[in-house]
Amino acid sequence: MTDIATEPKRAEAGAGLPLAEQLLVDNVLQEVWRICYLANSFVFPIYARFAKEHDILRPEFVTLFCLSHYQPLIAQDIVRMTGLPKNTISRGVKRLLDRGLIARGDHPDDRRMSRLSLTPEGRAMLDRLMPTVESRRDRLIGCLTAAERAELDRMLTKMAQFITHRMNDAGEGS
Amino acid sequence: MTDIATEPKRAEAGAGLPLAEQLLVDNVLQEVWRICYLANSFVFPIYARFAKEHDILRPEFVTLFCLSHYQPLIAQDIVRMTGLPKNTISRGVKRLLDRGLIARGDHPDDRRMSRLSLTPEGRAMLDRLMPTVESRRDRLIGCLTAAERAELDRMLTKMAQFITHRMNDAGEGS
DNA sequence: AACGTCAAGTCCCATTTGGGACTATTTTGC
DNA sequence: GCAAAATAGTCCCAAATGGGACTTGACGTT
Repeated sequence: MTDIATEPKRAEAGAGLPLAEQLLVDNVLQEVWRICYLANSFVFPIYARFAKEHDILRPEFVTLFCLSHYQPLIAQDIVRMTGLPKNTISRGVKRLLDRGLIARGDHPDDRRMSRLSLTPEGRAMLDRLMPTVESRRDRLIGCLTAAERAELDRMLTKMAQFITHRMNDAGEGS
Repeated sequence: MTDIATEPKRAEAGAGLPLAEQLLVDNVLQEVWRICYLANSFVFPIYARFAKEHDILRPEFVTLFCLSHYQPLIAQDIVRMTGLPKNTISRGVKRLLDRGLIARGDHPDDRRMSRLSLTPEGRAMLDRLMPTVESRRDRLIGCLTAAERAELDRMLTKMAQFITHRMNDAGEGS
């Protein structure tokens, strides 16, 4: 009893209502499609802007972002916090080091790790970046009531924790 | 009155509770961070698997997916439905055509466009792909109650529509 | 103490990606 | 009716991305 539409609806291009919106509202994947669409629509313009205006790419932004919350961190912490591949983070860390936006120090217990932290310049960079993200978030969230927002957040947290702890594979076997 | 933590919390790597989870639950960007994290955690393993097992990349999958809902579509429809760049979709369409998974026909009114539709082979491919996504969705959504799920979906739809219609830029000016 | 196992991080490489320019066609405005 | 603007789609190219192998170091077992 899945909800697969066995026959795609006829759709003359440009005939009726905007098709894009119809698919968004009514498609087989339902909420997960909307979550992905929403996430991409939210972050894509931001990263495009950061790249152009500050030469900061996604791995670099998330690294700065993580470090602004906890310090010091090792690269692997950032990998786990973001879900990005470790070589991607490694590259981002290197670029940030080269630009002096973060600093690296030895870890006392384990010489494989190095402890990363923000420099004042890195902090300043992040202070320049965050308003873009926060104002965009505020505009988006503004379409919800406070109660809705709290409820949404509760569910997202639940799902995010669930997916990290109990869904570390792609699906079931073929 | 933003909620910026002016001082990152001290965090000895590996000292206490899992840092990754702490950041997920408590960070400045709140729900938008969780939405992005959730979306990426959901789709990333799926696309990795599709690439490896079926040589189907994201643009190809979403194209097949859109066509399974409405048919025929022009490439631009898929661009609008997915938010992916048009050259990315163009490439995906070409690869699907080459593999015989979709077919292309002339548009009667406008010779710039071509109407795309699924071939039986494309339909068969999608039938092979969808169970992976749907079972993963079902597992994820399973952590919510039916009422929560309905409420979540309502809010996501609202936000997704909002972002498409009223947020077509990256933020406010610098 | 030597062994195998595992984790952190870096490097190389092939591939994917998206910006921007370009062509062809249609629509708009005067 | 014609020039200008806009739209669909493709192509080129530089850049970002992620898989996988590799190095170094820590650790448990015998």
